[in-house]
Amino acid sequence: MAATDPIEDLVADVFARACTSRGVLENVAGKWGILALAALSDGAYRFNALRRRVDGISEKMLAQTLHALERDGLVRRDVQGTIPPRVEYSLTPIGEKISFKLLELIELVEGEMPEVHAARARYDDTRR
Amino acid sequence: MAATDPIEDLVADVFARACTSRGVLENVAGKWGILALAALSDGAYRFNALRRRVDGISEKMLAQTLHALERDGLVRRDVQGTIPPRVEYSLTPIGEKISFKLLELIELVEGEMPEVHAARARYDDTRR
DNA sequence: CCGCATCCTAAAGGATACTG
DNA sequence: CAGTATCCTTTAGGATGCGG
Repeated sequence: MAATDPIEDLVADVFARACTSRGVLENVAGKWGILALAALSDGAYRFNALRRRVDGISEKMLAQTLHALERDGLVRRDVQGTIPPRVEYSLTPIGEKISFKLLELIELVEGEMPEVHAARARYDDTRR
Repeated sequence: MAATDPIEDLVADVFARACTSRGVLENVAGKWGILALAALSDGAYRFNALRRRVDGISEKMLAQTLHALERDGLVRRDVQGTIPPRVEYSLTPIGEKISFKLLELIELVEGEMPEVHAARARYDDTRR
């Protein structure tokens, strides 16, 4: 391992089992984290509005996802002590940076979907 | 939903439950997919070499991950019919594009790790 | 060396019901 | 409205053993 490439140096430790950034990546890029952060990129959401936006997520998973992201400092939780309660979720500056990168990833993947579908058809074809 | 923002248009459907790109995103950005693609960014790997590189992954999960990525057209599988068998995995052009974006994400997250750790300490502190 | 197949355990995730 | 708690089902994932 020469490690003269600057990008290599930064990325190297993520391959180590015990690397703590793996856990953050799972929160951020996992099934629900990526969608929650992407949704919050267009502004603050209340709990149930966010739940409607991220179609298919259960109440439990949304709460769990938001807690993890709040703990990591990517999402801010603002509670107005009114009745009925009003809780707003929004991105922190770090959350915004990561969310923006995730949007780029989503955009990239969506742009390649025709090729992906073609590849899948080819793959499924050759072994049927 | 006005949908006049160009980035919004591209991203919108990922929030729909039935969107097929969600599945691709899970393969790509999931716990193991992100590491496999990132590892392959520095060239072709044989199965067991890749397994050593992605520390902690089991044989089963690596095989499963590589199959999914191969089916999606992101990873190419080259078999040399020698004995013992020699199988090399490498990125397709689309795989390279996505891998590069993932490396940027990893780099970004790793750069924010000090802040993330601080946020976690604060969070855990206030509720103990 | 590559990599299925099987079995089994642990964790993710959904549905429902209930509280401030 | 914004959750928490519980139960239950499904899936992820590790270990092991065999075959090409």
